[in-house]
Amino acid sequence: MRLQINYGSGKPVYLQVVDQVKAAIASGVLRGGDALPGIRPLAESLRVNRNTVAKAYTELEAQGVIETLAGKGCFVRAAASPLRKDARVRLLAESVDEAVVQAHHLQIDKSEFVRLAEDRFDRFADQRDRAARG
Amino acid sequence: MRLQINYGSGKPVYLQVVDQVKAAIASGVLRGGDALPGIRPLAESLRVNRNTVAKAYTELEAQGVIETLAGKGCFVRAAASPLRKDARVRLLAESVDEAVVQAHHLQIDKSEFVRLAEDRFDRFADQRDRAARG
Amino acid sequence: MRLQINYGSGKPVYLQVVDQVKAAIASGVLRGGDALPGIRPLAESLRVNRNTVAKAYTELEAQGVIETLAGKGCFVRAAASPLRKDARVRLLAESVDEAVVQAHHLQIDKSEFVRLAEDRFDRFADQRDRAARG
Amino acid sequence: MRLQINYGSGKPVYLQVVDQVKAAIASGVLRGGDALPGIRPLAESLRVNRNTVAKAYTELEAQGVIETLAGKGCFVRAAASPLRKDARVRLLAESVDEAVVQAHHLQIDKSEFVRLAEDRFDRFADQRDRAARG
DNA sequence: GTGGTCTAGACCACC
DNA sequence: GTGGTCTAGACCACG
Repeated sequence: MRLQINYGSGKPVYLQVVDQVKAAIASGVLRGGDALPGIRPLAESLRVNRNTVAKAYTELEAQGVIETLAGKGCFVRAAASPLRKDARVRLLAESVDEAVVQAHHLQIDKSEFVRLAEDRFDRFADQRDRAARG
Repeated sequence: MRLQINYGSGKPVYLQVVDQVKAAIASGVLRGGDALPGIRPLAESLRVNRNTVAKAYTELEAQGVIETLAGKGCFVRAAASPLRKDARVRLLAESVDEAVVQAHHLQIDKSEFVRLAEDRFDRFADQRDRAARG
Repeated sequence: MRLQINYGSGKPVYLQVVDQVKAAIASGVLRGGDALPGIRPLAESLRVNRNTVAKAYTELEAQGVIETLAGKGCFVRAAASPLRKDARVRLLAESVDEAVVQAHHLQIDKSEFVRLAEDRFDRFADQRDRAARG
Repeated sequence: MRLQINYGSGKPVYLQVVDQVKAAIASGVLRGGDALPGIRPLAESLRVNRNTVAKAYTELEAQGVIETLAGKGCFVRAAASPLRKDARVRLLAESVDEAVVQAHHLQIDKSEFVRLAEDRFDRFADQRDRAARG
């Protein structure tokens, strides 16, 4: 897993780690049961403080994405959101709405927007497939 | 335009204003050339400090969404991103990717994801149409 | 309100602040609606970092003892535990058990233990009365 | 003696062992001169690391609750605090004060507080009696 | 001015 | 070795 921190983007470093770990899971680089990089080694490679990585992992655990065993390490949970389907769709709709608003401001029409949604979804799915076979 | 501030959401008030103005434009409630509410009246109706609204408008101007005419007020710019199409698509792809990652963590499959993308886009488009005719 | 920090007691500073604020409320030095000392002034007088006091106040708010209004200050809540009576008694029993265990190790018999319980309760109640009249 | 470790309570495991041993003595399960379980068997039955149990015993010895005879094992000391009575009462008063403060925040009045103090003391005394006769 | 967040260093608990 | 906590400095959001 290759994380890339963008200092000076305004986005907190720990949130960048959170999002990239979630993206790594969505793209199959990390799968259920896999161990995440240790806090100290990762902090060293990213050139940030140990606590910054620890905060990211704490947030990921709070979101139910990983589970941590003190003294053992942190592991990707075999995903299973405890929410009901309609609640999950509602959450996703908020995320999609943000993209829709941006599409309008970037003057992208519906056909192109939907095509982009399909393309990007496929891109992640393909990576997962490749990782599963690899 | 009806803005709704959610205290206790963690999200800064001025950013809530920014996002809701952008959403209002995307949904046709505000169109190119329209005047935004004055800073003082809006601050009063939202029960927030004038500085907070001023900061939101400053941010919107920095993003090229509105323009301020000293002594006249703030107006929605006749949208026209100065970026080339491929750059605009690339920006939107980042936003779509976030939704795709969340879809995976919320266990939403491709067909449902694409359907949601269409639905939400239509929802905004319909509102624009209605506003244009209204 | 006079807070006294005991460095080198092993007990975290922020917890000492939490307990002393709660004791101040129990003894009537602080009453419902009263404003707590501001974070920065208190930190200065205790010679600790601002964040240490902030953490104590955060914990007090989590316990429902105070409520904080950003930009305004922190205030003592008009106490009202949301728990049912039996739950409250159970919580208190744990605290009492600790005292009972220590009583045995300090070779204090029942009559003296109960007398101490009455005396210390009266002591706090008297202080509350004096503060209410004062 | 039956110890129960509560992972996820935030309280360090070794301190849970310390407190439960002291409670076992207060409740008569362990009496002066009794041998404590060996470090290795206890660690195995609790499923914790031997170092953790060793640390708990070291702490108990530092508090004067038990004594270690190299090669023989650990034994409960025939309790006899070396402190003068007023010093012992002062120590206990601190513990009682904590309970009093909590009683106020839990809205428990004096009569109930004193009743609880008697009840919990009796509970431990009864257990001691039963253990002595058993 | 208020409280809140992010990053960090030092230290602790546990395996 | 692992993760977790406490304290701290600098900066941000808000009134």
